[in-house]
Amino acid sequence: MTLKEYKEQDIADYLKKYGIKPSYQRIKIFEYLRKTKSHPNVDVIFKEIVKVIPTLSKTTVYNTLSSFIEKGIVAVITIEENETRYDADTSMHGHFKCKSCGKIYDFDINFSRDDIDDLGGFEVDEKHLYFKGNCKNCLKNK
Amino acid sequence: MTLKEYKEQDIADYLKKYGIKPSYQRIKIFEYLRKTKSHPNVDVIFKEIVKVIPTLSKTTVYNTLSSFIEKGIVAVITIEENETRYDADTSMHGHFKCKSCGKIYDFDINFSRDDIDDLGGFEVDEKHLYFKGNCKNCLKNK
DNA sequence: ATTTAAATTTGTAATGATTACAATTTAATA
DNA sequence: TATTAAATTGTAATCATTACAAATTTAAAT
Repeated sequence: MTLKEYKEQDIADYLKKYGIKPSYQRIKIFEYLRKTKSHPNVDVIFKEIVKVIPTLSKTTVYNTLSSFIEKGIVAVITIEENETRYDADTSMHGHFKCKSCGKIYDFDINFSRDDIDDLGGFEVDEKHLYFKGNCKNCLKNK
Repeated sequence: MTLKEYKEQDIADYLKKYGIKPSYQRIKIFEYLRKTKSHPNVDVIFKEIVKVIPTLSKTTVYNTLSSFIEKGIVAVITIEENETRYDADTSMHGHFKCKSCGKIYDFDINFSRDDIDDLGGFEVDEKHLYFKGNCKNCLKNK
């Protein structure tokens, strides 16, 4: 058994654990989301996976992402209008989008403060935080 | 001079201050954004203002909002994909979107903590925070 | 006041991401 | 192997946004 197959088996098990039948397409899409850190959009995901699965349809990418989101193993990033991106890291973290190069960075946050948590009788399921500005690299190149 | 005209004059002055020529359309759109607290989308804004300006075009609403955003007197709210909303309150505050009724609430936040502010050489221009869940009203009605 | 130029508004068409849906293919079960 | 269900695919429809040119309004100049 090769190392590659071994990793795919891990992903298959992970998908099963969350009630998703691990088809080849689903494994490949999730694998890509896990290893990439660029928070890709549907088009980027499609263009990448279609190299491996030439018959892949963009509808499958949409369907697959929908089920991932529904099961809670992928998070949607909506920073810019008309630019939906996806993130396989569902742990609590913030996003920084560089207005110059467009890159999205992750950063750690801590939402433990009571004055943010206490919304007086509201039930909070998701917390999203994102900043916009200019990244280190772009500032350097000016 | 009526009270209504007086308020419109205030808005006209405000727009001028930010380098926007205060046309009737622009005044009405900004006035509506200022008084409403529901963070409306383009369609809602259009449907409301067209009652007063029957010749209004949706393109004008888009153009006007773009210039408001460019000048920094209106903020874009992108919580849901394909649901861009607008807010004339550009002061720092968070948004809570109820998954049940869809309503967006404002809440106060304080971003003074160093561990959130310090992104190590990154220049932060905008900070956005939003939560999702179920609001007080919807929880009560269950 | 009239003319000219610039800015704004308007309407229609184009774009592009997402969704709907039916047909095809694949996988699971008997 | 035959049957059924699930997943994938491709095409068409939808819907928000943008592009763009024509019409209108406003401002400036004469």
